Amino acid sequence: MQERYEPAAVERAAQTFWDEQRVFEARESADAAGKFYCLSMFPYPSGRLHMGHVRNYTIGDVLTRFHMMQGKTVLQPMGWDAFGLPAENAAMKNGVPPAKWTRDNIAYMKGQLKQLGFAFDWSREIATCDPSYYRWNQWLFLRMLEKGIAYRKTGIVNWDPVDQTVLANEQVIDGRGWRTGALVEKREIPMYYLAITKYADELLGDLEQLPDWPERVKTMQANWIGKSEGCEIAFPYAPDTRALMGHDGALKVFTTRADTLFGVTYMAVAAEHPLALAAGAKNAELQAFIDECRRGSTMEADIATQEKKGMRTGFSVLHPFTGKFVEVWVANYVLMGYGEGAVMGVPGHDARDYEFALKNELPIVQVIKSKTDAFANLDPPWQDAFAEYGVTVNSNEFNGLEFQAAVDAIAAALEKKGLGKKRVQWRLRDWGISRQRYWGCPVPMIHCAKCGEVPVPDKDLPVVLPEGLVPDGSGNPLNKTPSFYESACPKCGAAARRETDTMDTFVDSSWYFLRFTCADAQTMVDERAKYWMPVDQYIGGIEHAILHLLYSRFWTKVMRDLKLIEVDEPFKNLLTQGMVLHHIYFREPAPGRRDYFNPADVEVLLGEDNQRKGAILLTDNQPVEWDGLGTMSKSKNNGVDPTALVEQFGADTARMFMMFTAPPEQTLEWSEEGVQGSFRFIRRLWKAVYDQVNTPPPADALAIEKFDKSQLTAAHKDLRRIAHHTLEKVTDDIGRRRSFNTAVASVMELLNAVGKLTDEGLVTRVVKHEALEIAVMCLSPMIPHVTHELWHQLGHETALIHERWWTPDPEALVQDSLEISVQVNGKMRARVTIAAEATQDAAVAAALADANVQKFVDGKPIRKAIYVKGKLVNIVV
RNA sequence: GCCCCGGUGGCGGAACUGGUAGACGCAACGGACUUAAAAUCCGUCGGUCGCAAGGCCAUGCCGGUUCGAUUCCGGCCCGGGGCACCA
Repeated sequence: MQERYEPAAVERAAQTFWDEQRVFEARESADAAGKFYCLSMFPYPSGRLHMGHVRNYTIGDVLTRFHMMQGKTVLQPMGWDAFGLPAENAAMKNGVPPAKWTRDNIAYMKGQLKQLGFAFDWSREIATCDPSYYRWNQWLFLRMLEKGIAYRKTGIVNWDPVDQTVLANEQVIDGRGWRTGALVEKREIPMYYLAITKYADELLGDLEQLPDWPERVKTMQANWIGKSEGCEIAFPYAPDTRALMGHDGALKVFTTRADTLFGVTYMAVAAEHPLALAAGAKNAELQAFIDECRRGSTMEADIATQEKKGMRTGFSVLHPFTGKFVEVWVANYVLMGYGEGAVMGVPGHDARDYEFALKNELPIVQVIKSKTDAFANLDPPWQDAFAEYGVTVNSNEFNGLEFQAAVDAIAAALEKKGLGKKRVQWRLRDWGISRQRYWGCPVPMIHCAKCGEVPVPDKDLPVVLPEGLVPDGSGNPLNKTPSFYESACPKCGAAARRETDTMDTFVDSSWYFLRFTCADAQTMVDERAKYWMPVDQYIGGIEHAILHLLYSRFWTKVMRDLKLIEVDEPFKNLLTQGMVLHHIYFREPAPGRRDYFNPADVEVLLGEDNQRKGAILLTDNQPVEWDGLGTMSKSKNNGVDPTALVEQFGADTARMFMMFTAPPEQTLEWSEEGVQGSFRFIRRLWKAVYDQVNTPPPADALAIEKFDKSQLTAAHKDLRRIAHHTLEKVTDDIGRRRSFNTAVASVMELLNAVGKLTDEGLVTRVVKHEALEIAVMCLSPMIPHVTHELWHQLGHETALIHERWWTPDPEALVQDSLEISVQVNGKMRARVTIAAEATQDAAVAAALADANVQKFVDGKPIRKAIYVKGKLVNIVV
């Protein structure tokens, strides 16, 4: 064995072995110890791997290798989320077609993944931009159309009036188009939608079937779906409104607070509401306000933070009970997409309505009083709305009722009048999948002047996206490509126009995990999906906690209802990994302009107290500003290239750093010193094995079964106990807790313990050998290359990846006595050693025998003594 | 604005079900080895008082529950993720 650890050679040899033996090609098999489908979110092929990918895929790889060694058949596939906006942006910048840019990136990034030694089954690789994949997007879309799940309606998009193009939210900066700087407008266009709301109830209810999902993700999903039980209430048009609208209608609202109905002092509708539009047509000033509301972005965050503005329409509706006139306003905080696009304004009992009423000098009426009288009287000037539940007042026949009783009574009375009823409102909206973009999956529809919208027949699938086009920023190039859009109506044969919108890329990623189970199937999926599904472990960024996961769950349920698969939920266990952060350094050469410097080129200056004092740029020794920690990004120039890292330290060091530095769910701060520390540790491990096998007697003559346990000294027993305890802990940390950082830490402790046993007796060498084998095995999921080599060096013929994971020797774990802590009145006062089997009385007696404990008991009577077995005694005096 | 999460030494973190706060690592400091440097090895390392034994303070802030709170509850401050066309 060579004394020096050289990662490049070790990693090449291990990777060659895995490749040649096809170790990671998954085989469906009935006789294994079960199956394990381990999936990491597939990457967008942006050009190069970033550290977030390395972290994500290392976590998946650790679990994959661990479960393989448990004797399961394991599937860990990899592919490419290959459609999307960045390819079009790159095309505009470089003049290269998105297809070429994307495929080049895939080739490069695949090389990077291989370099990191991930146990992927590359025989199942898929790219969503391949027609063999996306044809099934189209096929399933047609099935959804048949079932009424896919349908067409208008939706609002960001419109750049200069480039004459639809903008993504990302392309809207401060309400202006990113390229033109023009004020963005909202525009209504026809789009295809998927009726995810039909599954709202099930998507919410089935969260309970997911005990192995993080609670926070389930909470976020539940809030996103947003089930509200409330009332629909109709406010009949007053005569003027009736004349305006031309019929005897009513303004409908949805509210969860029907108990506050008598506190309504105004109504507010969205700018896109029919009543607003009709009123605006007769009033130039109002029309100008509506136009203003329709400028700006469509993003909810922008809408919610903008100044709340409103204007009178001049029209009124009638209160369903009192018949009083209520003025209708147009307000920019009312969303057309939620509920009815209209709300009743109750300033006394809603914070937002309160703010609006103050600003517009609208009356505020109290109709709820606090049960505890804390807010009994809301005489003006009020400090705030009283938004809590209470008892109705000033509500005619409904006075004196608590929340639920008031809602029940009011809803019943409304229903009798035909002016409302109880109903459930979901926050969740149907999923608009149409994108006015080129680099995506074509929507398989044809528009015929005579027959209307006609689905492309199954036999004509896939509708293939022409790959040579280069977008120029002014709309979808498919609209300028007659060979694509010129078509014939499948029904009547007349000339017709093919749909040029493509699908949201979330469609592609909503079922890729199913295709991985049978990547070469001639149908969308085949029976292999039944073998592998559900995914046993899904790993990805917390930023996907809502949309991607919700869409995938929805898509899975649709496919289940089409009898294509059998599972209700796609992902059994979910791990949401944190982001990778690094320091941000910049200079501001001119106001508003910032030049960012890579942390690798910056030196941090420490003060005498070891605190960071400042930083300088190494090239000119001049100070740079520190902007804290942020996610690694191109724009902040704080990324670290995985390939450079692997070349310098090896893949194992990169993986080790990722696993040891932070728990997987938390953010991870990059640290050059931390990387070096990881490298140092691997080198120490290498050296320990080297010393073991290069000191006579030769290591391969030692077999753990042969040694005589009666020869073990206390020190030997201690090391064996530590070794087997480490094995037990690592098994639990990886298998159950997914706490990789503590697993690594415990192996470090084991290695420290091995180093402390310095005598060269035969028994010591045998015990150390076993301890090193355990250390190597425990680390192998994290640092597979070096452990592959060290396992052989420790005398094993079988490759480590083919070894069955060991179970701890119960005999080694036995402990005769243990140290417990002693508290007096909850304060730590001493530590005493007791027999492992000691009773409470014995433990308390041992505690009281301690001098320091006596000092604090000080002769006072003992009121109570608490013994927590094997841990502590608390004496209460 | 709304939803979710987090805050522990100089730093990353540990403490798993309410039971020894600071495992493990990084940085720093002291020492050994070396012509020297690097590497390696040994030691110290939350604050404070004390010669020591040991005491007191300390897990963002304020309050509560408990024999006992980093952990549970209420209120606040700060940081991060998501908000439907970035993926």
